[in-house]
Amino acid sequence: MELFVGSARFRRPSAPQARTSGHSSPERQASAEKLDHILRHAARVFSEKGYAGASMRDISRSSGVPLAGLYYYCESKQKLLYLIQIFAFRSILERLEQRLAGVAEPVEQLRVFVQNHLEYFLSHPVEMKVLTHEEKALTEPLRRDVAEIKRRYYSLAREIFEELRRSEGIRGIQPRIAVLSLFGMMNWIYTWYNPRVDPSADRLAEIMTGIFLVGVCNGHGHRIGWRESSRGNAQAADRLAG
Amino acid sequence: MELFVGSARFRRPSAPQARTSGHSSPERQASAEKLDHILRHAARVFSEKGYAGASMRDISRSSGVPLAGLYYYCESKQKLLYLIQIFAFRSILERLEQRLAGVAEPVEQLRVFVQNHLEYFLSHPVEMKVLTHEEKALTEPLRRDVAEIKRRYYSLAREIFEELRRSEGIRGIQPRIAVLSLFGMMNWIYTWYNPRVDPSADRLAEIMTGIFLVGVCNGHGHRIGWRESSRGNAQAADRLAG
DNA sequence: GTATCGTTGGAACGAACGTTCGACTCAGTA
DNA sequence: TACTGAGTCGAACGTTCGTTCCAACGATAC
Repeated sequence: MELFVGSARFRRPSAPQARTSGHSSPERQASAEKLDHILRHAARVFSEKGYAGASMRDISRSSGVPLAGLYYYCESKQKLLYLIQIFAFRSILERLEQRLAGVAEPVEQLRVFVQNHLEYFLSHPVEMKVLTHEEKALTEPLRRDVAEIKRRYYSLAREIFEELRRSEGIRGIQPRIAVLSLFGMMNWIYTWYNPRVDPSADRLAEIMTGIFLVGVCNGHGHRIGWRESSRGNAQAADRLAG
Repeated sequence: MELFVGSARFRRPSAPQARTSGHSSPERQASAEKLDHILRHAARVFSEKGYAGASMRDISRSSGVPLAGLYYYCESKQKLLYLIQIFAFRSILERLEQRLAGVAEPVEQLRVFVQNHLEYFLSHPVEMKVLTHEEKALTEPLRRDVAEIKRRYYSLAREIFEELRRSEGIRGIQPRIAVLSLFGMMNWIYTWYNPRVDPSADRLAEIMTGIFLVGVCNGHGHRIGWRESSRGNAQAADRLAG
């Protein structure tokens, strides 16, 4: 988790980063790393007990940071949840925009979207569970911020699908339903995924992209079919099961 | 909600149903209806605030039953959640078994399964949200019971799919992943469904069955295709687009 | 040495939690 | 008439909650 980039912006005014003169960089970094440490443990506790069921004392125990220390680095329990959600979402969006940069074809864009989502989902299961499971736990001032990012993320997926719809001549299925069904497949994973039994993120992304593309497009349009691999690497070809 | 059939079995030993002699039927029924009343409101409160975030006082306020009264009809907060989940699951399974009785064809069985699931889901949104969102909230003695029913429900879906797989000659997709993806599509609905904007349960069931069947089968097997209309009636035959 | 700083430990705050208690009503029985 | 027991409910139980406060700490700066 590389949360601490920019995290100082979110701390209370009285927190250490307010000190702008004198020694700065090493302390600032140590301080930011400690907030990261707290957020990591908080995310784990929230994911295990739920936001309401988790206490600040639980987070204190889990992280080793004393109760008063938690409030020194983050002003409230709400803000902890807020930071976890905001940083996770930003991280996903940032990676996604990078990966999407050179991709023009809608079908490929969708693959990249699913790939990115699942890769983040499975490599940060704790944060993602908090993100998807604790949607309503924030109260209004903070909630709006997270909802705004989420809306942007959904819009991006929907735009990709609309483009795909045009280019493939798909008809008869509402984009809203199609995209939300796709999100359902992906976001439900946290309830069942078992790394010892289930396919890797890459493979899972291929499978779900396949189900979605064929399911949504083949009913009323071209045959898109299955293809394997995505990332442009060398072994791409031999993963083709046919 | 028709919960109170058999609900007496779940009450504490000292509860009113222990009285077996003298006057019986009207009081018993009134008592059971009151438990139903409480469960209905409890389900709503749990679905709005989450199990951990909801207090017995919230449920008392919502239902109009005084705090101590709640404990007269149900021994604990845990048991409230337990009863809500158990009754909802039983209800779904019961209807499903009825509807599945006369259906032999795997494709049609899958349609019935999805239809049944979504119909219950959308007509009992509160209970279903509690069922899907509060999976981990129960502690061990009660949790096992609910998990057992859930396992049976999942197994049923999986058996239908395995049968479908054989009859349609589908290969290359793991049944576990396929079925859990389908559950993802369906169970995610509670996060976005808006009855003023979105299709009815019937229509939604058709759409999702379509995405799933085409997506999972057409990649590696026969073409099944889309179809319109639903409920098990005379037009059943022409629904098979084949 | 001393003043200053970020940080800690621990006690404490009022509020809210799940649950229990006991006094009460009131219809049915003997 | 006296008694019984299901049903009701306000008040309180002990605990835990999020949060605050503050005296003390070790390190750095003058």
